[in-house]
Amino acid sequence: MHAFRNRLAQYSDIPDKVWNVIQDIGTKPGHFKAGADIIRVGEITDSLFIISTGWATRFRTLEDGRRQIVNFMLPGDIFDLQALARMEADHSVSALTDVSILSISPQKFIRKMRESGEVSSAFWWAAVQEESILREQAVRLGRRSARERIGHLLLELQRRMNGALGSNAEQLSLPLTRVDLADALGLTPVHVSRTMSAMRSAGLIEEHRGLVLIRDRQRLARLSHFDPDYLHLRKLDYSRFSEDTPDVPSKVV
Amino acid sequence: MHAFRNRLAQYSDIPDKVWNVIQDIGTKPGHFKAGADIIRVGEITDSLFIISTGWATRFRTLEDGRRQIVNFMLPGDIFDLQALARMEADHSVSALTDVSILSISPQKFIRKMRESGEVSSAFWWAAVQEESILREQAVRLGRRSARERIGHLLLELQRRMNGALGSNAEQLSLPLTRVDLADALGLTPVHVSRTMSAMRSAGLIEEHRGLVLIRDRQRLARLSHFDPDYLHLRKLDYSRFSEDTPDVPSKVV
DNA sequence: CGATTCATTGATCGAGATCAAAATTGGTGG
DNA sequence: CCACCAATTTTGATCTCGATCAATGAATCG
Repeated sequence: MHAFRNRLAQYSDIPDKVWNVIQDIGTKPGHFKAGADIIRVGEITDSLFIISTGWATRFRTLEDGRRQIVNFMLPGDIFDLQALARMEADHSVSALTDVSILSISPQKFIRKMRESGEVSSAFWWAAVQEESILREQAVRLGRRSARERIGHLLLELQRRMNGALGSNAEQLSLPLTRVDLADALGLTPVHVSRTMSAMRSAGLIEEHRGLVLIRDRQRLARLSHFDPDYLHLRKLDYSRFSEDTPDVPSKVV
Repeated sequence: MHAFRNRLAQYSDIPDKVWNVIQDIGTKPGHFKAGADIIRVGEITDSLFIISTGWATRFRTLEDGRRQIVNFMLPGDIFDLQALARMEADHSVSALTDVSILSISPQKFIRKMRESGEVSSAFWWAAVQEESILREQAVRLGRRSARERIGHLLLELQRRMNGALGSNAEQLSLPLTRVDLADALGLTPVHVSRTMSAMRSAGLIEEHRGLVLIRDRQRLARLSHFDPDYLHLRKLDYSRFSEDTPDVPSKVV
């Protein structure tokens, strides 16, 4: 339930201390049903949110109905630092699953940031990571093939979920339809389906209900050119947990 | 020469005051030749930059040479607020033209931010705008056709350049090759060339050397679904300056 | 179980990629 | 001012990845 604490542990040596300060700010719990809007275009949001459970998505809808998912928000993710600027949202955020959140008042948040350098650098790290993920999304959309996009996104989400859960699993609970994936990856649902079938046949992944199992991380990472540096995680040594040694030992794949 | 001041004027009523504070922080001028690296992957940058003249670009290069330009940095743009986190760059920034910059020490910057609410909200606005532009880039790459991408980017750049120069011109000095455009738009240079030829024949734009003239803003905006809300500019009434009335009068196209 | 949503499969199409060559443009130095 | 060279843009011919259209097959859920 302390997804944010877990995430911080990927970066800071003192996640508990920071986490205590956060709680001390005074957070208000909230809940959104799957499908509900969390932030609507054109509205001004006047609080920050930390997701404690569930998935949300940030997207833009074009006039003719096309939709582009800009990123996924997982447990432990914080948004919108934008809210501090009291500007109208130019995009929407909505709940993909049932989502529970903690909301924080911007005023209190800013005060705490000023008081503690450790806290503010933790948040700054989170903001930088988020922007980095967004840049990688642009690269994925602009310069990768369908198969690369899917593999790359799966590996990213798995990494991020492990970070949020404090786990180290090869499997990922993925509450996304082919339409969601397509809208995130700039593809059609039909093509996502076909490509993922091929990936299953190739022994790269397995799927059971909403569970995705990464069967061959090495190969999947290679073929999708996944390099997790952009997540700015401290080097968790994944190789310790896997049978085969990576071909580039110095780098964690 | 005060591109940053001009940009602020799009947002704040007191650009001069903010600008004075910036200068007061102590900025150090610098210069990069066209093609030079400003930030290299893997390095930690320890200062902030404001571009005063010239264009720079932020991009990622994949192992096999594919390149994706993530965004363009124009006069008045500030980067990298990331530098405050002292994290390794996961992408590169390099000068497209000769670029002159002002660099600011992060420590001094943070101190000033704390001292003045007006200054910090001005910078916050700039950061939010930048992120917004990045999101729009993702939408462009994921869900728009080649013609829409090109039209949309041209209109964005024109708007941003006008903001930086404090001007209101229908023409844009565009120091980009077809390869640059292709790398920004997720296309091939060949296709960019063909599509732009078609746009010229259609009377949408004109090109002379590095100058692009927007011939038919209305039509170009409509066909590329350009809606400048994401730039979070205060509503500059462009319709005052154009002959024909927009079909949606309330919105500035 | 029916009914609705979601995933898969098949057939065909088309926007943009690729490969290759020709035409412009822009320096640079004589 | 002109001739030459390198970089850039354009044009042409062809191919391919992913889109589109349409139908069938699971799941999931009252």
